[in-house]
Amino acid sequence: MLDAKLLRQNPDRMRQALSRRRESQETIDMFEQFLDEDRKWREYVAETEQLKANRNAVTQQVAQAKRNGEDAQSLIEKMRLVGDQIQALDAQIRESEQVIEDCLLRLPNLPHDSVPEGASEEENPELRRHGEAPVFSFEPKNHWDLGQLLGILDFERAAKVSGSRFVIYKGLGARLERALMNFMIDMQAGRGYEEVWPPYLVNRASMVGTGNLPKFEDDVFRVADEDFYLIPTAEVPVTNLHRDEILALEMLPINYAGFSSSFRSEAGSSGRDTRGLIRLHQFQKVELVKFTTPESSYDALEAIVEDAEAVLRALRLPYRVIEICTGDLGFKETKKYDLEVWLPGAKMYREISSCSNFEDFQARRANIRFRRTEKSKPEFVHTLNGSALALGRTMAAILENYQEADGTIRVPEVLIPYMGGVTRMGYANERI
RNA sequence: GGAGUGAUGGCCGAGUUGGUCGAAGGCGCUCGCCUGCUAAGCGAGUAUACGCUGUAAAGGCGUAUCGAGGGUUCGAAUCCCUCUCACUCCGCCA
Repeated sequence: MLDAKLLRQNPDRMRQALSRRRESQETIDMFEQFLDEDRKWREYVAETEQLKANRNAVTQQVAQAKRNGEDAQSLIEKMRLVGDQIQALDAQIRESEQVIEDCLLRLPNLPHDSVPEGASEEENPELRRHGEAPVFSFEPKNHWDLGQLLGILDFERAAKVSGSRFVIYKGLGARLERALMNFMIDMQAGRGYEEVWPPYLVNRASMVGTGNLPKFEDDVFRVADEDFYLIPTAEVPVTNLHRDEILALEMLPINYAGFSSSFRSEAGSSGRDTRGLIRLHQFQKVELVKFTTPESSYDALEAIVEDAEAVLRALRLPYRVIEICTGDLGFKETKKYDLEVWLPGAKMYREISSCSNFEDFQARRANIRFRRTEKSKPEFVHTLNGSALALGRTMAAILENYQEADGTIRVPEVLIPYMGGVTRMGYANERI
C-alpha cells in the first residue's frame, strides 16, 4: 500500500509508475477513481467535523444548563437534527473510505528508479553467471524420471493421496529434503539470520499485510468456514511477526530465516510444468526476511541476493542472476532479482530464488514501524525477502546436475554430513 | 466444545447511578533546578491518526481514538448487540 497523501499530492508519479509497469487500463482507471473518491471523502470529512464541533459545543451547554437546573429542551431538539445529519454523513464517509481502502490495497508498488525498463520477462537483463554447466557423456535425464527410477519421488501415489501437483518423497529422497532444510537453515543461521519456524495457517489480516490479499485471492488456499489461509510462503507469517509493532532502532536490521511448507493454488497455470518438482501445490522453502531502515534497504537487498547465491555456490549448482524489468515486476516489489539454476535435463535455467525489496509497501499495510530515538515519530520500516532456497527446485537441480551415467546421483559434498554420510543415491540405497 | 472472569495511555492502575474524562494517581521516560559525585529531592513536560490552515521549519484550529465493529442518546470509557483476544475451571486431544 502506498501513502494516500503522496498519491494525492503527486498523482503523476503514480501515473508514470503504472505506465512503467505496463499496468492494465483497469488499474489505471482504479487510480483515477481513487483520486476522485479521495476528493469527495475530504469534503465529507470537513463537513461532518464542523457539525461535530458544533454539537460538542452545544452538548457542553446542555450539561451546563442541567447542572444549573435550567431547561435545555430547545438545545436538545436542535441537536437531534444535527445528529441525524452527522449520522448520514458518517455513513457516506464510511462508504468512501471503503472504496479508497480497496483501491489503495490493490494499487501496485512504485518501481525503483534503477529498475530497467522492459515490457515483459523477455527483457529482464542477465547480470551474471556462476558455475559451469556439467558436461555429460550421455543424455542427461530430467529429475522426475531420475527420481522415479531411484524410488525417491512418487508422483503417482501423491496423485492418489492428494491430487496432481503433489509429490511424495521417499527413502533417500525424503532424507535429502530434510538434509536440504537443515543445511540451508544452518547456513543462514551462520550468516546472521535468526531461525524461525512459523505457522502454516494465517489469518486474513496477515495475508493483507504482506500484500497477498485482496488482489490475489485466487492464488491461495483458504480453509473453509475459518479465517485461515494456507501460507503461500513463509514471508507471510514471518513478516507479520512484527505487525502493529513499533521497533527500536537498535533492533534493526532484523534478519529472519523462516522455514515452512508453501501452498499455492497455481490457478491459471494449468498445463505448465505439469511434471516434476517445479510447480507443486505444496513445497518447502527457506525464506529470508529482513526489516531495515529506509536508508539501508537497497544494501540489504544486495545482501539477501548474496546470501541466496551462497547456497547455490555451496551446493555447486550453476546459476545466473537476472534483474526483473519494470514490466515483469510483481505487485509488491520496488526492485527484484531472480536466481535461476541450470537444469541439464530440461536444458534451461529455472527460477530457484526471488529476492525483493518492498520498501514500506508491506510495512504500511501491516503497520510495522520503528523509532529512531525515544522521542522521534515512528516511521515505517522497509521489508525485504528472498528465497534461500526453494527446496523442491533445489532437489530437481541436484538430481539433474549430479546424475551419473548409471542413473545414480552423487550427493553434493556439503550435504553428506546431513545425509548421514551417504555419498551417493542409487539403486543400492533403495531399501532405506 | 461447555461454564465463568476480564481487556483503559510506554507500564501499573482509578473511573461503570451516562455530561466539567484524552481520561485521576503511581511508575517509567525527557528537559531544567538542586547536590562536590551518586542517591534522594523540586519544577515542567510526556499518545496516535486524520482533516483544515500555515510554514524554510514550527505552529494554530478541529475531529476521532479507553480490545474491534455496530447501536441507543443532545451527549458514551461508562448502557445495549456482535466479534476478537487473554486467563480460570470442566471435557476432549498429539
